[in-house]
Amino acid sequence: MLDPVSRVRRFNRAVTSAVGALDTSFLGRGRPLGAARVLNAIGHGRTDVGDIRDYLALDSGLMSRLLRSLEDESLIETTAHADDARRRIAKLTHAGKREFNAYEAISNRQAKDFLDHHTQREALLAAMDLIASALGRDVTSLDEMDPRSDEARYCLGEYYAELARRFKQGFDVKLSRDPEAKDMVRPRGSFIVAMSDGLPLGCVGLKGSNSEFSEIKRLWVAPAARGLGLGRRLMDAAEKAARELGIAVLRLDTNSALAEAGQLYRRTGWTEIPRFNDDPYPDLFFEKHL
Amino acid sequence: MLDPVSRVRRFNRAVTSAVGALDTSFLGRGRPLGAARVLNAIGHGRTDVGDIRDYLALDSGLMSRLLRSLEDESLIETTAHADDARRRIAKLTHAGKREFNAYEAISNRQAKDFLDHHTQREALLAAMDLIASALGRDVTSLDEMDPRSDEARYCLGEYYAELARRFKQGFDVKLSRDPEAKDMVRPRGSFIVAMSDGLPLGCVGLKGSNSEFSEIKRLWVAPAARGLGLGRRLMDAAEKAARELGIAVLRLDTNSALAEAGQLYRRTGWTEIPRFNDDPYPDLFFEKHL
DNA sequence: CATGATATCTGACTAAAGTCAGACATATGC
DNA sequence: GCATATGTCTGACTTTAGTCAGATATCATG
Repeated sequence: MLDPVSRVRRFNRAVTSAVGALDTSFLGRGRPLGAARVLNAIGHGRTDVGDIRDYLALDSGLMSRLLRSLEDESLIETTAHADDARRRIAKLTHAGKREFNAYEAISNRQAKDFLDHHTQREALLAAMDLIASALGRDVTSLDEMDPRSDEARYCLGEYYAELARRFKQGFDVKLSRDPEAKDMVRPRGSFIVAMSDGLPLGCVGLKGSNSEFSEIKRLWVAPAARGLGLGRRLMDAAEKAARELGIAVLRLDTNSALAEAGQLYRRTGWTEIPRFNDDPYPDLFFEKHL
Repeated sequence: MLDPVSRVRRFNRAVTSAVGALDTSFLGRGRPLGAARVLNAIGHGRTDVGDIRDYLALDSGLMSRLLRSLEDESLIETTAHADDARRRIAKLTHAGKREFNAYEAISNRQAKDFLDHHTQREALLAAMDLIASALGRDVTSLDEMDPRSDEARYCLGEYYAELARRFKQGFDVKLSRDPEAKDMVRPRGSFIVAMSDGLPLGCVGLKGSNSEFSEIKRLWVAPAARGLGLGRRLMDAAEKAARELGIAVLRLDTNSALAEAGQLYRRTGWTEIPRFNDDPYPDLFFEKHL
């Protein structure tokens, strides 16, 4: 009935009116939308005035006036940046935090209402994650993080859960050669998490060693972000980190049940090699010279 | 990592910026957004000025001025409504159609770019359909249509395809007791299609007869709209139509492979009865007195 | 055909958003 | 240290959006 382009456009119309409804309810707090948006950007942790201006695509004159109006309401305070006195840093005051929380409550309420009015919660959330990841692909950043950070542990938990689902014999981390965290922290190695607007979408570990090769471990991409080339980006980032650390040979192990992973490795210059460890789970082994 | 409300809000942020980008590219045609929106509403077939005003939630004064500005550009012409000279009808001129097409091209291009940049087209489209249907639930209208209309035939095609997928023995319309179209048109019966912003999301047929009962046939809800209560709304509309036509007893047949349907019938006052026809596909039979 | 309801339009506003040139202070590179 | 670049701010605008109180024409009803 509808061609793909029409379906995308139908989606656009539906969300446009939903977005408009949220804007309207923001107006209920008696402040123009522009000022409300700046206040919310600051509340969400954007303190650098230039950063906010870019994010909201505001003219510098307009931005300045919006800051002034928020200051007049005693909702924010601005100070000079410690390293560069030209730049200004904006922070919420107590009253500002209260007001920000009120906006948050409106947004949360709207989101909760949406979920409460639908029975297919999980399907809707999965669809929303997928679309948000697709729309935000170019803003997905790859950040080096400690493998013991919340974000990294979230990714690893999801990774293990997925292996348990996909391996016929299940998966128990303890039976696998679990790399120690310190081997995946500079200067020995690295751990990279793909973050999209606060949601971890994938990870990869580079495990340094004293042997003649280092290893890629724990490559995982969230279901909501598959098909967007994120696995490739993570691998590229891991290889880049390896080069920076002076690593010349990389190896990895995987299981033939993870077909996408095997395909990715073959397509990106990895060659299959014989088993090089006695981990019970993998049955496929690859190597790449940098 | 993220609770459901945060996931909805992440989605909101992602689509807000996407919607903003489209608005910005609309501005590229040198016309304020308000005027562009009115022009597009007319182009999409909304000719009644009051209807457009409601749709875009515009003040009547503002609306009037926007119409005037489009007339000054020779993009539209307005005439009085044939039956009610108070109401005005707006139509695109030649130049207006050209301009409308230019906006369409922008929207289509944006949608196409989005699809072209992602490999998971089908998954994305399915997610978009689901969300658009969920967001637009309250604007899904149930329209009585001829079962031979494009919309009805689309629904029936999808319905048969789904039966073929879900029945172990497949499904062949010719073997089933295909109700004749004229039995599902007033005054004998009715055929109702659920339309959401141009996309048919479901259907149901009320098949009149000369026997002591009439039948409900062809209840179908698009996968993108399941869990939104549409099946129930369709059934309610069919029963309402039956009452209007003076029908006292309704029957229907279904198959136990269609579990959702059976549940719906039981929950809405239908009682199971013995087989009342020799159609090879159904194995469950229901009746309801109105 | 008088009365009240309805649809649109006009005039007279206000508020919000956006633009642009220049001022000013501070940083960076030679 | 000087020229140049950068980040923010101010003043002086224009445009767009939105509001509200009538005016006007038409329709529906008894």
